[in-house]
Amino acid sequence: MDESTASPRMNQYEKGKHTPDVQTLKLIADELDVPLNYFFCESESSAKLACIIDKMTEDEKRVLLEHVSKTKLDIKSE
Amino acid sequence: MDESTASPRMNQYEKGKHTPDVQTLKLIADELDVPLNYFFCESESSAKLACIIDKMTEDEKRVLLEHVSKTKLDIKSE
DNA sequence: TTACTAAGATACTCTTAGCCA
DNA sequence: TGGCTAAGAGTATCTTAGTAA
Repeated sequence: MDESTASPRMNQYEKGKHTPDVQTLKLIADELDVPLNYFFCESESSAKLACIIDKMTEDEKRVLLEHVSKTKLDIKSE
Repeated sequence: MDESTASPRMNQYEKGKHTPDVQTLKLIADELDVPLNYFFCESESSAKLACIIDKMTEDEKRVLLEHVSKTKLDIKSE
């Protein structure tokens, strides 16, 4: 992002005057070291999970996916 | 979304001519029964996890968060 | 009918300039 | 200085009208 315009733009986003497009959000996400989907999580816990998942390897994510799928089934069968 | 304009708009999104804003994406997400952040996940496994997490209760998410936090620590300590 | 596209109308953001604390 | 805002310039999407399959 061009530094000469970053300040007004960030202010406009924060104050709700304008909304950044996805490309801009990606720059901000990278800067904050969070995944892009972090901004679209609807709960604090989902957002935290998104951050952790983002840092996982594909293998770790696959294992977790199996784990939560089983958990879901267990809950349903109870 | 207004039905009279939905068809051209969806086509323009699919063909990459235009990109929908977040408000529109939310409507599409609700229609597809996926969370909004689904569209911004950078891997298939993250996207699947996002869907499952979205359907969890706050308690379930909290438990999962503790679980993955521990897992992370275990991996680091190994 | 359904899928798709062009192009003008419309509405948005970005940049500049500048104010306020 | 740093935070913030107004307003025009610039650029995007939305709607209409219409073509193709």
